[in-house]
Amino acid sequence: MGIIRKTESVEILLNEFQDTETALSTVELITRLGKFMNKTTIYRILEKLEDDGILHSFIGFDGVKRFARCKSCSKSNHSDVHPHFQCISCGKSECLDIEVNIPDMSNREVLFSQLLIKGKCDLCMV
Amino acid sequence: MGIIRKTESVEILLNEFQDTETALSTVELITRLGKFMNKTTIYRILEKLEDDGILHSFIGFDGVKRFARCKSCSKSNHSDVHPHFQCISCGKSECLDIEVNIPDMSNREVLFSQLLIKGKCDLCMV
DNA sequence: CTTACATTTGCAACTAAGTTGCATTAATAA
DNA sequence: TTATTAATGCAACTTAGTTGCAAATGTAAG
Ligand SMILES: [Zn+2]
Ligand SMILES: [Zn+2]
Ligand SMILES: [Zn+2]
Ligand SMILES: [Zn+2]
Repeated sequence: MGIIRKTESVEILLNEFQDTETALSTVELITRLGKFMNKTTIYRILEKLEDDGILHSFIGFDGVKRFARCKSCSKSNHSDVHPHFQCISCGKSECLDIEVNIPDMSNREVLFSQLLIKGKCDLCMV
Repeated sequence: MGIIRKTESVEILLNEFQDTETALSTVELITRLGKFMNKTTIYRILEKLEDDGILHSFIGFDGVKRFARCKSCSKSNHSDVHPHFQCISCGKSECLDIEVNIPDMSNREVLFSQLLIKGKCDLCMV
């Protein structure tokens, strides 16, 4: 079930996702927005925005869920599949606008895949 | 710091990893081996075996850590990089013996990457 | 503008994975 | 056999995420 009412909390949360390439963890969002809304509200809105195809999520190397803005998804069509990058220096994670081709899986049915890359981002590369 | 003494707990745990292709979650291992050893012991031994290059790990779609036997790693050289597959029907996860080529990252330094695939395994494909 | 009502929110309590400190047990080598 | 030190069990803790319910608020009809 997605978003039905445009509440203040929804607006505040969406504001954090202006940058299409940057992914934000639930922990980060709770720290940033904890004074404006309850953490339960944050979790619930994120879930709804994901249902609506406005955000997508992945689990980082630390096991914490991250969210980022979708580019071309809708409630019925979640087509936003791309790799994610996590910088070990600054901690930033981001969507990568590149194509990954999954090798052929002869005896398995592939429904979804995610590539997670760990390294140093452009700013931290020395 | 890896394994120093070959204790009974280490033996029992290693026995679970006979099958090179199958990955086991910490939760599964605690359920299976909880009567033989404490969960703290399980976590600690797994960590050490990973340090030693005997096991490797990844975080599943559910956020739970999974471990599997390495084929050709050592304490100093962790070369076992391959995709992992998680079956949505039977819940089994396994190592895939296939090569993935990460696209060139012009402005980023890639240190590690993991491809996680969700789908139906050979036995569950109908 | 007011009312009605369903959606959303806050709160507190809970679940579950994983960690830590410390006293006790046990593997190893002298 | 004993001394040493790693490994273990236990309980208490941390942290991410969830749930139930009462109170608050957005929305549309009247
Ligand atoms: Zn960085
Ligand atoms: Zn993304
Ligand atoms: Zn299966
Ligand atoms: Zn593997």
